[in-house]
Amino acid sequence: MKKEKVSNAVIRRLPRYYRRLTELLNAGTVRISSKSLGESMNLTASQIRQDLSYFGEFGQQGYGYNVESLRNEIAEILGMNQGHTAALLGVGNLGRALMENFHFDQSGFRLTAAFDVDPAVVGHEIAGIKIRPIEELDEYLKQNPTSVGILTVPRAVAPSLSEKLIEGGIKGIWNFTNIELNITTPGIIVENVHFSDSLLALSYLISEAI
Amino acid sequence: MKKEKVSNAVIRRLPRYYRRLTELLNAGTVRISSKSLGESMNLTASQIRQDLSYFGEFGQQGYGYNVESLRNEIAEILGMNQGHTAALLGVGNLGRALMENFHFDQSGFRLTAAFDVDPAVVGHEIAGIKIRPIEELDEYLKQNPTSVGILTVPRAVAPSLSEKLIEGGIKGIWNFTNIELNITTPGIIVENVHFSDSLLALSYLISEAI
DNA sequence: TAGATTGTTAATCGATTAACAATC
DNA sequence: TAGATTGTTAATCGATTAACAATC
Repeated sequence: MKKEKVSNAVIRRLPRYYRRLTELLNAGTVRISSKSLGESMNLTASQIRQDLSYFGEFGQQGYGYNVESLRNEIAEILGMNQGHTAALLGVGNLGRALMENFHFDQSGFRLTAAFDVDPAVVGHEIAGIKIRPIEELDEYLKQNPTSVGILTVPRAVAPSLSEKLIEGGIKGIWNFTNIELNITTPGIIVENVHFSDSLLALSYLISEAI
Repeated sequence: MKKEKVSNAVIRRLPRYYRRLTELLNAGTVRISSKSLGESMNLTASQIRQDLSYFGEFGQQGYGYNVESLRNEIAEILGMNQGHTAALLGVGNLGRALMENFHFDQSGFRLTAAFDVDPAVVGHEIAGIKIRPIEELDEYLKQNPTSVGILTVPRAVAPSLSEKLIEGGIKGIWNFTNIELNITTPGIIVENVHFSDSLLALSYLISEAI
């Protein structure tokens, strides 16, 4: 097992491996070679073996990989067994969509709290989570150490809320607002889900693919 | 102007350029050099000039770039002026969130139709769009050529609906379901928004950043 | 055993960065 | 004019692919 810095390209493939292995497991597949895993994911066998080699030796010569155990290894690598928690800020349409439809547990997370400013939603319960007033955020984080803050708020309040989250000791921000959060605190990870960037990339690709 | 294949890395930066230039324009900035644009986006000046050189010569020696005109050039490159249209399939929480909160026009798109199976929502109007029964999809696409289909449906129906979209002549699929659509039709672009991949990458990064 | 397939090292390919002549 | 900054070519860096000895 090497102990090098893992490149972003590799990190972005890990969830895809996990997802594919889950499908294979559900389909009852017991073993798989890097060759056939690669074919099903549009990757080369070399790349898969190279990627996995950053983290350990999970295969067996002449056999390949056991689907279930490789999936478990990748879950461990991804930190899915660390009991991460998440607090959601902004129970608008998107926030509600995540609360009701997104399976946090399938990514190893537990959604533990939700906050909003609107008195009309505060106090209500969605997906078993009571919506708290945003004023309680600081106190909540102090009492309940939380791994990730989810920003599904209007962009105008995103910077100030991300400050509060960081002061409250979160480790990462899952940012759904359409701005670049300029976080300077070292060690804080920001993961952006920029819908418009995604749609614009699609726009480019369909426009040139003529 | 070169006429090479534009790499994916470059394509993914174009929307970020556009977004940053919009911010600069709104802030009243008239001109910017590759150096200062790079500093504000965490890129090197070289990279920015290299990226832009794939598409043309937009700057002026000794001056830099005019913010407004560079933004317009990038909009053009991204296909934002092509009158692209989108039809949304699946008016659940996420679909509704997109319909009500996402500004399609700011990405050069017009949301022209929405479909669902649920009789409880069919016929209702959201964000000025009447929800149609999914049975009308084929006929609608035949009558109204559409650039992009948006999949905000349960994963089980995603493959069959993507087939229908392709038969209906769409050019791209904006896929919010948590599966890899295995599209074989050449020329069809699939752009995935995989929430769980994104959260798992964040999970990895906060887990190792200790 | 023979065939299959791993993990790793070396070779190649592609993307980023540096350098610089051109020129506004 | 002198200084600033471009677009592009060359150099470097990093990621992907190929090759292969090891071995199940």
